[in-house]
Amino acid sequence: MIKCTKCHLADSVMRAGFIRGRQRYHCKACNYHFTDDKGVAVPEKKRRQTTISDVARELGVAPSTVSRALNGHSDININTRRAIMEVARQLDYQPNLLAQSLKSSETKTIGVVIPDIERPFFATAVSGIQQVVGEAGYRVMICQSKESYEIEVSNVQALIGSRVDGLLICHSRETENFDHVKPAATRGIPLVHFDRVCNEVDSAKVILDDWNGAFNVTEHLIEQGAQRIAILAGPEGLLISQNRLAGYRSALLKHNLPLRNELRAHINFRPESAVAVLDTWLALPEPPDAIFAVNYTNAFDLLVALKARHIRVPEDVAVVGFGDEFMASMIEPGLTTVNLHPYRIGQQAARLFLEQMQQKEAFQPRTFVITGDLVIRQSSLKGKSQLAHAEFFKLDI
Amino acid sequence: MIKCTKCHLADSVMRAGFIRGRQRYHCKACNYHFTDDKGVAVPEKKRRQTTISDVARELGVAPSTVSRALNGHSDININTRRAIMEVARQLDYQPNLLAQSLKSSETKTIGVVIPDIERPFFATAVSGIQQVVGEAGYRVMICQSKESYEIEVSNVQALIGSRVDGLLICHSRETENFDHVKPAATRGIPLVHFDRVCNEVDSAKVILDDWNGAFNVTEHLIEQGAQRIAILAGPEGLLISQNRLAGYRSALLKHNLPLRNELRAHINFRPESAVAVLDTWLALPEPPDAIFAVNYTNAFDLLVALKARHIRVPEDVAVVGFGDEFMASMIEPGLTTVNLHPYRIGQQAARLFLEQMQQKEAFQPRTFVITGDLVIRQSSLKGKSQLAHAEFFKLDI
DNA sequence: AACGTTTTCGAAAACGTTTCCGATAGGTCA
DNA sequence: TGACCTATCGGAAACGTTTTCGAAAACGTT
Repeated sequence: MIKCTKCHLADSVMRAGFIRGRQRYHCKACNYHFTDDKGVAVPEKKRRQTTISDVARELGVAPSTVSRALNGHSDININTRRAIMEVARQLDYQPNLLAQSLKSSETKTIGVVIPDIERPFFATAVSGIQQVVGEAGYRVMICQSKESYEIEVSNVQALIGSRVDGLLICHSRETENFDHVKPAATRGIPLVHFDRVCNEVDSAKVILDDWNGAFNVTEHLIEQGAQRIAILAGPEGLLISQNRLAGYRSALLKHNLPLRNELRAHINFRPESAVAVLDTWLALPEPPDAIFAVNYTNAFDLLVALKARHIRVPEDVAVVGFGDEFMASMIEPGLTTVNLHPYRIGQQAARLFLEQMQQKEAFQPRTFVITGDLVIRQSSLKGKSQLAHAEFFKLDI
Repeated sequence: MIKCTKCHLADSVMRAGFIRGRQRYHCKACNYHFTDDKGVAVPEKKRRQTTISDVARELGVAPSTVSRALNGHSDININTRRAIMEVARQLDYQPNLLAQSLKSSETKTIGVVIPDIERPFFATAVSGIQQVVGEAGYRVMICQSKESYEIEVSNVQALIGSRVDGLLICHSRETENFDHVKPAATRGIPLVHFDRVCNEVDSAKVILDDWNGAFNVTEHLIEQGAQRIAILAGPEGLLISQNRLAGYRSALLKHNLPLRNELRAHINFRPESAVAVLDTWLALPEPPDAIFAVNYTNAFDLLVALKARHIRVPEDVAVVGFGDEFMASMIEPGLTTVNLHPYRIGQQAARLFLEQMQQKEAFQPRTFVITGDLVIRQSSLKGKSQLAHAEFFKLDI
C-alpha cells in the first residue's frame, strides 16, 4: 500500500500515470502529486575537486571571504587570509577556471585554426603565436582543418562555443565561403587571419609578400646567368600561386627575358606531378637552365629526381624553392629559398590579437605584410660566383 | 546636502567612513547605511552572446523548455520545439560550452603537454592524438614546455584548472620530479604518458622500444660489414640514451665485436658537439667505419660534416640515425634510420585515454610498447648489397 | 563613554546551462 | 460526466566562482 509522502495517508492515494518511467501518484486528501522513488539508482557521486566552499566550510567562513583571500583582495584580515591560504594548500585547492570564465566571460584562451600541424610552417607559426600570447597569460587551443572546409567550419564553431577570447585562423585550401568566421566579428571576438587570408571580413591580417619573394628569387636566378627559367606553380585558382607567378613574371620582364608558356606548369603539390612536369621540360629541345618551384616541398622532389637522372644542380639546372627553411638548410645541395619567417608571422598575428584585445572597439583592422628573405645556397649558384660551401650558411641577404 | 536613500531625510545623515573608495553614510533616523553613488562609472555592458534565456523570452517559454527542445529531449511538443529551433537559428544561438561544462563537469577537452611542437616527432604525435580523440568528440589543448620543468608544471596546473577530461604528457628533458602530475591521478583525471614516461605514477604509458631499435640498427650495420661502429649518444643520464646504448652494446656482443670506449661519445644534441666528436674520431689511428647517431638530427649534422670533409658515405663510413623519418627520406644520401611511428604513438596514447574514460575506476594502467621499424636507405649500404637508389624507398623491414 | 571611522566579513545575486520535481491542461475511457 | 491518464511545460536548484552591498565589529578620538 502506497502512502502519501505528505500526509502519510494511504487510502486517498491513487495512481496518476507514468512520468519519466516511474509510477506517479496523487493524494486526493492533500491534493499532492508524488512519484514512486524505489528503483531509482542513486547516482554514484562523481569525484569532485575541492571547491572554494570546501575551504570555507573547513574554516567556518563564507565563500566570499575565501575568494577575497585567494585573489589578494584588500578587504581581508591578514590572519584570516593566512589561515585560508594554508587550508587551501592542504586541501590542494585549484580554482575552477570554468566557473571563473563563466563569471568573467573571459576564458584566457585563444583558438588557432590551421590546416595541418605537421607542416613545419604551421608548427613554427603556432610556436610563435604561443610565445607571444603565453606571455600575456593566454592559453592556446589548436585545431587542424586538414585542409577540409567542413572540418574548419566545425572547428570554428566549437571554438566560438568554447568562448575563446580570440580566433587566429589560416583557412583551408578548400575554403571559399567565409560565413563561419563572420559570427566572430559580430560577437566581438577578435579575429586575426594569417597566411591564407580572406578579404570578405575586415579582420586583422598577417600575410606574406608572395610577389616580392618570387620577384627576388627569380631576379637572383637571372643574376646567376639563368636564361630559361621554368616555374612550377600551384593550382591556378590559388591566390598565393597567382602572386608568386606575378612576381616571377615581373622579374623576367624587368630583365627583358621572354615569358615562355612551355616553361610554366600548374600542379597540385603532388610529388609525382612535379616529376612528370620535370620530365616534359627535360625533353624540350631547349630545356630550362633553372627551375623555380613555388610549392611546399616540390623543390625537394625536383632535387631528388634530378639527382636520379644524373643532372647536375646547379651547373646544368639551378633549383630554387619557396619556404621550408629548415629542410632547405639540411638537404644537399643546400636549397636556395625564401625564408618566410613563420615564427614571425605567428608572433605578429598574436600581437595583433593582443592589440585588438586592448583597444576593443577602437581597434582598426590592419594588415601586416611580412617580407620573406632570400637565402642563397648551393642549388642556385651557377658559374658566376661559386663560393666555398661553408660560406653559404652565412649568406643571408 | 545628502539625503538618506531610504527615509529621504537629510539632517540625520552622517558620514560613516570610506568604503571601496566611495563615501559612506549612515542615517540615524532609520538606522540605514548607504554609499554615495555619484562618480561611479556605469560599466558599459559587454557584448553578450545570445543565451538560452533570450530564446525563451522571445517565445514566452521557460529556459528549461528551450534546453529540452535544443537537446532533443522527449518531454516537448513537436511544434514548440520547431518554434524554438527556429528562433534559436534566427538569433544565432550557440550554446555556452563553459556553462555546459560547469554543469556536467565534462569539458570534452583533453590537455596535451609536449616539449616542442616544432619538432616533427611531436607534431606528428599530436596529429595522431587529435585524429583519434577528435572522432570521439574531444578537443585538444596543446601546451609546449620548451623542455623547461617550470613551464611544464605551470602548463599541467593550468590544464587541471581548466578541468580537462584527460592529460596526455611527454615530459621535458629537465623533469625529474613528477609531483605535478600526481594530482591528476588523485583527482580522477585520466593520465597518459607517452615517449618520455615516468615510473613514479602508475599511469597508462606508450613508450617506444629504444633497445630493440638500437639493436636492429646496429646489427644491420654489422651485417653490412662494419667492424668499428661508433655511437654518438646523448647525455648519460637520459633514459632513452641508456636504452639505445644498451641495444647497441648487445648487438656488438652478439656478433663478438669489442666495445671500444674511444668510439662512444655522449653529447648534448648540439650540432657543434657532434661535429667536434666526429673530428676526434676521424683523427684516430683506426677511425670508425660506421656511426650510429642516436639523437635528434645529429645524424644530419654528421652527413653534412662528412660531405664537407670529402668523406664518402657509406663507402668510407656508414651513418645511421634514429627517428626523423621525414627528413631522413629527403636528404641525400637517404639516411638509414628507425621509423618511430610518432603518429601511431599519438594514436595509441589517445586510445588509452578513451579506454580509461570508459572504464573509469576499473581501468588497469597499461604500458604499450611501440617497436620502431628499421628503414634502410643509402647511408648504411656498404659494399655488400648496393641496390639501385629507387629501391630503397620500398625497403621497409 | 560616546561618537565617528575603519576594517573585516557575510549574504546574495549573477554567469548560462541542465535536470529534477511537480503541476496543469487536455485527452480517454467507463 | 467524472475518473483517470498523458503530454507538455514551468520553477527552482545546482555547478563554482566573483562581486556588490551592507552590516557589524574593532578601532581611535575626544
